[in-house]
Amino acid sequence: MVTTGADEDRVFAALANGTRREVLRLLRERGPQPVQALADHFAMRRPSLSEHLKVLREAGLVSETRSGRQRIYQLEAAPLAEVQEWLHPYERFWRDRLKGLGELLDRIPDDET
Amino acid sequence: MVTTGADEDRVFAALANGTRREVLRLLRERGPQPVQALADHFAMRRPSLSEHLKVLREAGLVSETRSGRQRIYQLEAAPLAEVQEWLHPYERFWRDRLKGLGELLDRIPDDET
DNA sequence: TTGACGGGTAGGGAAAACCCTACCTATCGT
DNA sequence: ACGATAGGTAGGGTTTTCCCTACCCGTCAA
Repeated sequence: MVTTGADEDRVFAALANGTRREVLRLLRERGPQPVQALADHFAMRRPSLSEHLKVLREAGLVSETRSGRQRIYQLEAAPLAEVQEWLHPYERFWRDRLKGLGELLDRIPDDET
Repeated sequence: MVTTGADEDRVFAALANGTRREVLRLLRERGPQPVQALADHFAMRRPSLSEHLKVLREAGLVSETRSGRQRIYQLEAAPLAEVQEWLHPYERFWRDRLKGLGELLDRIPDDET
């Protein structure tokens, strides 16, 4: 199994918010960081960011490691791989978009699950 | 330009709903369809589905063509290509996950935009 | 032309999302 | 032991989402 509906839903819902996507970008570009370092990049109070981190955690997109009184957050990209898999069956609809081939395919229903 | 922030936001927001993802799947598997054919697959009144179609339209994920009194909805996958591009910089975080290489990369911040 | 059919819009209610200010717990330094 | 620091949780307000019923307009068939 690739993704249960509920997991898939949590991941897409987590990605629906710009702040949370920005958190993922920061973790990707700068590596694991404590909460305060992340919070410094947003015009938002720390508790609000804390809840965004909770959403990301519950979607499996970040993990936390305790180090003293700090919580180091780290990117967990596995759920994004599932998003990519979700995208796969759509790929041919934006590739082969030349010479009307795309429109042709659109008009011939396929039969994958 | 690949995606303005607002467009990106609309696409991710559109994908955050399971009904809307299901609509995309139906259009992909069965080709363009009128509203009623789509509505038959959901336990929801047609006006509600109509609003989901509006969200998808405003995200550029579907287009409508009028044919008599029917509106034929069609998948428009281009915005999904932008989602795939958004995913690209994360790929190395779920590939090369062998022998601790992933953890190493996580700890060495990179410097792409 | 008069229904009937396809489908969008209006208005409203319940729930969820998102932000805030307090507050609480745990760890560190002195 | 005590204050300061890191960060999560509680409670609340505002906005958005998602569903509903009612209603409207355009097209087709009799």
